Amino acid sequence: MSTISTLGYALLSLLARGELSGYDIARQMKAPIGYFWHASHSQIYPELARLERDGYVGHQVVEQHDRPDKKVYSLTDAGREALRTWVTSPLDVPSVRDELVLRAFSLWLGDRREAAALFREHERRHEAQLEEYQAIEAHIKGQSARLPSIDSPEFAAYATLQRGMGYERECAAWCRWVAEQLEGGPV
Amino acid sequence: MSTISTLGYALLSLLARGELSGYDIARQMKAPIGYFWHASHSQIYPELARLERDGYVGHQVVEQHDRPDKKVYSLTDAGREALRTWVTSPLDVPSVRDELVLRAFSLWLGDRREAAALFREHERRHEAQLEEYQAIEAHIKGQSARLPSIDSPEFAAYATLQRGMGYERECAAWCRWVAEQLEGGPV
DNA sequence: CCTTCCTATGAAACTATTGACATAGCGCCG
DNA sequence: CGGCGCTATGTCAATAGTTTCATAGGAAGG
Repeated sequence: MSTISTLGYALLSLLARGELSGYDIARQMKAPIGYFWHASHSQIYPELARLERDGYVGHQVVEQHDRPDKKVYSLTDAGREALRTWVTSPLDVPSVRDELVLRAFSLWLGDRREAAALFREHERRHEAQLEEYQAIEAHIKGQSARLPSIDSPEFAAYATLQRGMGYERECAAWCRWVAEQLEGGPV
Repeated sequence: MSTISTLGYALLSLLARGELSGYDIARQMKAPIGYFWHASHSQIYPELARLERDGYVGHQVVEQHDRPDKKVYSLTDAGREALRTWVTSPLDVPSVRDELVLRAFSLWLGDRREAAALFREHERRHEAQLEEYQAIEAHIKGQSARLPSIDSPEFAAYATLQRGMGYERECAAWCRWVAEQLEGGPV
């Protein structure tokens, strides 16, 4: 069986938690997994077809009356095994791409007020995202006092959530710092 | 003049600080700017040609004796102006792609010890990167007690460095937290 | 009735990125 | 002298990802 792309593993990760249609997966790509690996339906449908061709997933057509029929995909044993192996296989530290940081590198060229406004705007957006994550965390903690078991999908989702919160907090703090420098500096 | 890709702006950002050959740019793509926007020479050479075709950069051939001749590129007025405008233009918050977080989402499937080892390894790498950044920061602070002026390229580079440190610190902390959960949990 | 939105799947064109291939002269080490 | 690595510039194929187009039926609202 041929190699699976990272996107492929992202799809398997979702299917490991239950059957989903391509459309469902596209929606799940908004939260929480989509915050760290986004894909649109035009990428998802062909990828599902490839995974099926290679034996990692199967599907059955579910007829619906008030809406179009759908194909519901589920993991095969091979798919689950491939996913399990992938989780702990060696991985290079990824190279990051962040256009805002790239812009900061040319900060000395632009208008200072406009730059400050841009960074304040991004600070605001990262804080809004952080608050969204915190609401999810509050919801999880409201259900049980302790963390979910390490072997559970719930813990795994909680771990990604923690990363999301740390990431947004860091982004917001940096944006704030840059904006303060731009606003408070000498004229 | 046609639109410039983000990579194009990355090249302009470097050329705004001084003339460079394509080969020089490829080397600069290792640090510090490359930590937030990497590109290899196979992408850089065609992009430089496109920027020149569109009038944002120009080049002159510099003959060398003990090594191959090179093309040294520099910004045109149009290039500098395009870069200046770009810095403060509206920007969407980028969608993040991080395979390690994606793997965390399927953590419950894999072997716990192997997973812990993977996260400890990444913790180590992020801390090593952090130390590298801190060494650069120490070097900057050693040159002068105060921060460089906000209008200087040095401050801009320092701002990206700050982001780099925050990013690595956050990654390392999260990896450590995940590893601790995996190591300390019930058998 | 008309428009808009949602569900649902897919193809096609375009852009971005990576990795391998290609060339070529110089210096260094064994 | 032979191979390796560095400087230096490029092309090409493959993969990955985004955007747009296409289709189609039901629901909801004006």
